[in-house]
Amino acid sequence: MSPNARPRSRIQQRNRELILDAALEVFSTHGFRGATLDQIAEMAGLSKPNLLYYFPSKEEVHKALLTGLLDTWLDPLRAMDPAGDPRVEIMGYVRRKLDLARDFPRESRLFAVEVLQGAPRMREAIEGDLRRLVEEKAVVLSRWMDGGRIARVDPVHLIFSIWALTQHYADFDVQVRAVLGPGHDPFVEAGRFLEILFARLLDPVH
Amino acid sequence: MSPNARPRSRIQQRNRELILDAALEVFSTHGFRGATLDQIAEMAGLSKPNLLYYFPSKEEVHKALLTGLLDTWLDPLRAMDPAGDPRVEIMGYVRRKLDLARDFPRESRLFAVEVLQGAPRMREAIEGDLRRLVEEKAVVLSRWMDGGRIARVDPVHLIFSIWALTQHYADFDVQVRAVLGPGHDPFVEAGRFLEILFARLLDPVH
DNA sequence: GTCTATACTCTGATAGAC
DNA sequence: GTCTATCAGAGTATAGAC
Repeated sequence: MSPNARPRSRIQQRNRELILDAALEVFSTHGFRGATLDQIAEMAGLSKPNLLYYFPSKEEVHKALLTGLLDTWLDPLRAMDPAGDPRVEIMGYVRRKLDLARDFPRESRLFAVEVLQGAPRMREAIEGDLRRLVEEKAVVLSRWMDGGRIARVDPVHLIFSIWALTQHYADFDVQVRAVLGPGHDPFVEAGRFLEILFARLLDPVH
Repeated sequence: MSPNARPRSRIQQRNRELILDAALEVFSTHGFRGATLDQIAEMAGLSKPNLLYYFPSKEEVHKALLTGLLDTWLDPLRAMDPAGDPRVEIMGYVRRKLDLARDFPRESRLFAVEVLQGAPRMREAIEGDLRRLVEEKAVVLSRWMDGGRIARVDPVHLIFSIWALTQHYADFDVQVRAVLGPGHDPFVEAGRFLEILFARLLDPVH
């Protein structure tokens, strides 16, 4: 039975997970071309031919990682409820995105590396699903602004700012920690800071 | 005469520049390991051995690019004047950083890729110069806050937020443009948005 | 200073024994 | 399913002619 067909044995399931976990580590730090199967195989505790028994090529391992990544990444935005309280919904989105950056930094970096390199393997998804979702949510934000429930500001750039500020703590983790020094929890401090930032930015008084 | 010793002939100077320009392009999109000398040489219009006549190794080409990069990157922060008007100084810093992201996106990405990969070739500089400068400017910001001239907020995370928001437009350029669609100038819009964001965040009324 | 030729290593992928 | 052995190609770097 091919390892790509379901159902898989327990050992196959386990090995696939080991490989994808190792691949996530390597691809997210070295990019596609900089990653090597040797490194992935060693980290997964398998031989290189064995790795290639589970995935037919390097490309396929990478593709398996990217599949679903964008969905995971967009779920927090999707969850923003048009019927909810604007500031609660937006702060909830910021919170969920920051938690994602804290709990899945490798996924965050994988995404960042991919986009940084011009998104050769994600362009479609970015120009399709991502763009549509942002447009949809921008309409929601605009309506909230029209109703005077939050301050007026460019809704798309508001979303960009949430992405930028939360990703920064995952992607530039090394720099953040180097500057803060020991005895700091970057994500706790970021949570407090971003709460203040977006509260002031969106205060309807403006 | 070694090509690394000054003075260099006009042709040497020109070739070094061609190489560094090509290398910037390649290293900034593929990272150190993903970049190849073949690609750099071809883009520079030189043969590979000729490239290696000017730089003894791939490592040295990369090092030549990183040298000075951090300085360029920190200059806008350095220029923030403790004796100036707080909001003018901070907005000036945001402006300069955004201009840098717009005019030197490859340098921005090179820096981002390096940090993303754990800063293996910049750790020292980040833990040294970068950290010291941030600490120094954080004191300046704190003093402004103590004097009630800008609203109180964590000064170090304020600096992080400026980095995150300005870099985002360079590093995630592909994504930003894909979402905005044609007919938008990301950097013009970002300038307007960030002006509002930081004005509200730092409004002393808070 | 620049090229051709080449040494040597690494990398992705396959063959075939077990 | 996993391993050893191995291949072809790409990669960094050097030697030496001109």
